[in-house]
Amino acid sequence: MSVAIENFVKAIYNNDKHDIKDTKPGNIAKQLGISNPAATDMAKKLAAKDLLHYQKYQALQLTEKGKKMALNVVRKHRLWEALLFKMFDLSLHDIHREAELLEHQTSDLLAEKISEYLGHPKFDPHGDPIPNADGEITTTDTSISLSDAEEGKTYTIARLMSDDKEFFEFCALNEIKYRNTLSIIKQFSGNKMTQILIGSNTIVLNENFTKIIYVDEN
Amino acid sequence: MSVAIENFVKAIYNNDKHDIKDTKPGNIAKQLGISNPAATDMAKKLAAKDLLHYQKYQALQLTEKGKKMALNVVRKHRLWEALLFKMFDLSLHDIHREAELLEHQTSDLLAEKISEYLGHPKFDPHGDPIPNADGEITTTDTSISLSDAEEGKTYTIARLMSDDKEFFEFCALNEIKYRNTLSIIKQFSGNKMTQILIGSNTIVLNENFTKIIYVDEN
DNA sequence: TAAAATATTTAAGCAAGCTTAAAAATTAAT
DNA sequence: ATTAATTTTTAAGCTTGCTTAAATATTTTA
Repeated sequence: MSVAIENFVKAIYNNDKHDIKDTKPGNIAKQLGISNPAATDMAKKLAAKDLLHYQKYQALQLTEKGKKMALNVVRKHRLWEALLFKMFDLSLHDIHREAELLEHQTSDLLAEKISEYLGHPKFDPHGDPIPNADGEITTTDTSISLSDAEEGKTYTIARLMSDDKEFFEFCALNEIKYRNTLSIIKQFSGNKMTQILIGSNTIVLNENFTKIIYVDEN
Repeated sequence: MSVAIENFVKAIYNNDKHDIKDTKPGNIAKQLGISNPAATDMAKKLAAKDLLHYQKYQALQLTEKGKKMALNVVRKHRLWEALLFKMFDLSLHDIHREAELLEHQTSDLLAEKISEYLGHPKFDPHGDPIPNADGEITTTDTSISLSDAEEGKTYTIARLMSDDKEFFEFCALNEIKYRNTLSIIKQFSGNKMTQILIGSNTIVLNENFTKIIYVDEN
């Protein structure tokens, strides 16, 4: 299957995972940086290949086959992230960008070798779960978004759900890193802002960031 | 630049290196598994991009720019081979196949990181030289083909110039491996066949194989 | 609930990278 | 040195994955 197809099913899959319920062509198009008609066209093609269900004006839904393909690509992406992170001194954003390309050119055999080499890791450096070779995610995610965390409690960073360069630069400068610990000092005005203590620093984060940082209570 | 373009310039470059002087479109087409007209078309396009010189019915010649592009791709290919060979238990043929895909999706930055990690190796697992980041090959190749080796002398395997699966399977079964040592027992009838001693085994090779195994005198 | 705004779909078209069939040039062979 | 065989090129056409413009449906909002 082509890179375009793999990216299309992956985009639908990721949409689901981000609690974004809108998987209509237009939204997928926006994520992929293509036009709406291109997305509609592709949706029809993929429906014919039994990768998704398409009905005019309705949200797109992956079939089992489509979901499996998405998970296979996601697996390769996250394995590459884990490998590159371990081996090289590269920013999380750089690693993401490289993985975005390599994921489509990786045989199942090589993916398995990478997984083996890393000791079959369950999470990538963003805290995202790595599907196994059968496309199953065997871990359960109990993490909550920072915006829902409670004042006074201490948490461990579980996931950094982003691929934005500036976000990761900010993280790198502020010890915001998968598996680091932080405490909630204060939640401001309907949780639109959150004051945290991380390392020896106090930071006030706004919703843009608290919505994509996921944590587990200690 | 596209994968098709990178593969095209690489094919011309490799042709030269194999002492195959015929770089007319038809021969490149054969290597790439595309039709003659497709190769002619591409040659014209690349001439317009100043990657090669094209004159009707003449051999194709890379420009400096084209050569640089080819060497950049070759560098990435060979770095991937070196990395995969070091890290994973995969056959030389498998490694070649993976590198063939990954080479086109690798940033210069990542290539440099791989090179650094490996200690800036000068050769890949086939004994092929790895160009540096500027596209220069700083090693000199003194190796000769096994078919030109002399009876009674001892040699070290310097290059295995092939990407054929069966050849590498044969190599794996017979200790024919980059940097291993062998002696020439006998050259038969105009060097069409060569009898060697490698490890504790005596093997008679025919021209198909002796032409692609390169050795340095000990 | 009807008009306005927005999103989706249809339609037409383009570039890249291929194909096959036929014409033209080169190369090989007698 | 001609003829025959082979290659290269031209020409026409196909698929994939995109585009923009216009038509149609849906959603929002007043």
